[in-house]
Amino acid sequence: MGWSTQATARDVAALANVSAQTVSRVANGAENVSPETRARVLEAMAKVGYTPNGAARALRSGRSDMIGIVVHHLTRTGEANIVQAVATTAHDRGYAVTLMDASTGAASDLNEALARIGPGVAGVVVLGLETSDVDRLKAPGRLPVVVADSRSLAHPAVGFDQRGGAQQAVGHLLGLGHACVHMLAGPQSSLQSRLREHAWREFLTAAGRPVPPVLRGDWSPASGYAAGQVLAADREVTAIFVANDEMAAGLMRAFHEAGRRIPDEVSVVGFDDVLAEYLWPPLTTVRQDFSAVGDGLVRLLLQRIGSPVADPDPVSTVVPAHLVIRASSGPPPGHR
Amino acid sequence: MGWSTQATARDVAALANVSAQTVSRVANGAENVSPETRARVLEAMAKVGYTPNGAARALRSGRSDMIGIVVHHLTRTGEANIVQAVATTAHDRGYAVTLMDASTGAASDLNEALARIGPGVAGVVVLGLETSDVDRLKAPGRLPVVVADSRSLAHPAVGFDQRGGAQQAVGHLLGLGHACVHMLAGPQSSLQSRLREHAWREFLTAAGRPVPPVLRGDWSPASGYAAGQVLAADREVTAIFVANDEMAAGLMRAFHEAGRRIPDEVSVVGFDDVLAEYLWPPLTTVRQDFSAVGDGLVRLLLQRIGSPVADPDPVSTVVPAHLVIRASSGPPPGHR
DNA sequence: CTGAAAGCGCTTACAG
DNA sequence: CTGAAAGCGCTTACAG
Repeated sequence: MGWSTQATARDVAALANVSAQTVSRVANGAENVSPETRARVLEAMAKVGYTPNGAARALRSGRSDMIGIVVHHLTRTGEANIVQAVATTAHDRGYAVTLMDASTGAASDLNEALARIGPGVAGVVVLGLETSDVDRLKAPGRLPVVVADSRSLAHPAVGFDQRGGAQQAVGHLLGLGHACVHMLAGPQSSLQSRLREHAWREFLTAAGRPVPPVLRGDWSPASGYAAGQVLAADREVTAIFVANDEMAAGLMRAFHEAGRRIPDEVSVVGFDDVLAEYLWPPLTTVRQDFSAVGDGLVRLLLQRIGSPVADPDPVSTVVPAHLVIRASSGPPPGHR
Repeated sequence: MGWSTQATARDVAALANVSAQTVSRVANGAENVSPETRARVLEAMAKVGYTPNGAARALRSGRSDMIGIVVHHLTRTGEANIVQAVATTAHDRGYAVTLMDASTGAASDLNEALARIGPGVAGVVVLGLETSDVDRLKAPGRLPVVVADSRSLAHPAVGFDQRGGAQQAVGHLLGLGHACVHMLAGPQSSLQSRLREHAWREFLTAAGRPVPPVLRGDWSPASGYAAGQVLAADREVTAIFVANDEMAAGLMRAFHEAGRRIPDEVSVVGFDDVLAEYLWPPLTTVRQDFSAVGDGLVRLLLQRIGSPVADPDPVSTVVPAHLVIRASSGPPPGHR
């Protein structure tokens, strides 16, 4: 019964009067076992509480039922959501999940994490690749790797439709009657931020509107607060698209302190929907379906594990984003 | 060089002109190897990029360099923080971390997760045990288990000083001059909530203050909003201690909508410090040091793994909480 | 300080 | 449909 005396395939074999590899066949769901034998083996397994020894299986077969996941900022709600979804989907398909954290999002740290986690796993999901050096990501040998929310030439990816999300945000604000939409972007090193900014610029230009100079933060509420102080002083500003919810929180705080009312005087739209419903006023924002990304990552990875030959044309998937309208956006002052 | 042709101890042995188990000794840091031999082996290891095969090692030695972590709500910031800290501390000590999620926080689901993760890991950290049935938690065999933030007779735990945190919150509000402090607690099934509530009641009683009827939510902002509508209608209320930040966010929203000003008319103090700095006004709250808990859990677990004999007197550790004062609390109206 | 032998529990060919 | 033999890459006694 004790932990130290786990039942082995031989024990089951002896009890069921078969050989060890018939036990193995049953454990692995092989076809070529007679129904009676199978039943007898299953019964014996249940009786002794048999669980195949994963180490032995991995050693002999060279296969692993473990996938690795490299994270950087598990603390960020988005990343935590993806990890949760990855774990759930992986477990449903019989895979265990090993977590490895990289100290920073830089390619060198992610590569170190990959090297540490690589041996023993069947493949790896990489999250938190914020920097633009996606293509400096190098997996040891032919270890299958998929990355979250980044474009990569070397590895398939599952990401959000940044462009569509930004278009919806800007379109919503223009539709409310705002003549112009300002933007608070994230750091230039972030691909996500650049994609959102590009879509914003593109959309305004296509609509024949002026494109005001962009402000930049570092994703933190403090940087949003600083930008908010600048924007609150400018009476021309009536609508702001902020590249994430955290900066939007800081920005709105600056507006509250300056006595400028949201949405009566200024409309604000965020991105992510991780904080938005808690803020005051509740923030209109672009929601990302994190669990769809986690799920897609596992599917993609397992497909790659199935055929470990390098795919000449890596599959990439895009998960749609959609706008959630709350109370922080409305028509401009004096409109209608 | 490829993944499929990982170098083995034999390759290293051949290159360094030693036997395989000398390689093993060097890989495991054994003392009884001459400096010259060690240097030669290390060089050979580096040359071929040797990484010991974990499966083989685990199979032969019966030991595992993997610890499991059972989570329930990775999405909650607190849990994500603890997981991150567990992973970091574990990796620093040479352990890999395997993640298993339980669908709910109920003991039965956690036990199922334990059974799945048990084989192959050296020990398990259990998080998210919110329900009161801690002692229905059953690990297979003699698998070492430690639990986060719960009292348990069966397993050692690392938790927060709920009592001290609640005392600081209530003491802060009384110290500002409030005659009474209302409370919005979490669900009764939560041990954490009960501890916070008990400390609040105890503190008010000791201070000779009236103890108003407690309100209860389910940790969600929606439940905080509902409670906030009730409390905002009561002009007697000048100070509220809320059992977590999310409910405090909802509660403050209800006060904003009712036109009651924070902190001028009503002071609010939360618990957790996961959301507080983003809220408006920035929330005074009790901060929990999640990474200290994660770190403590790993230390405790490794200690247990070292001596797997059941400890008759399980160690329990308490991590102090401290109040972070922000803008949501101040003196009562008409006080100074 | 170093090595030859055995075996952890499985699965993979190979026979029948 | 079933089984006897061999071996995955290590580490654990045991010798020297």
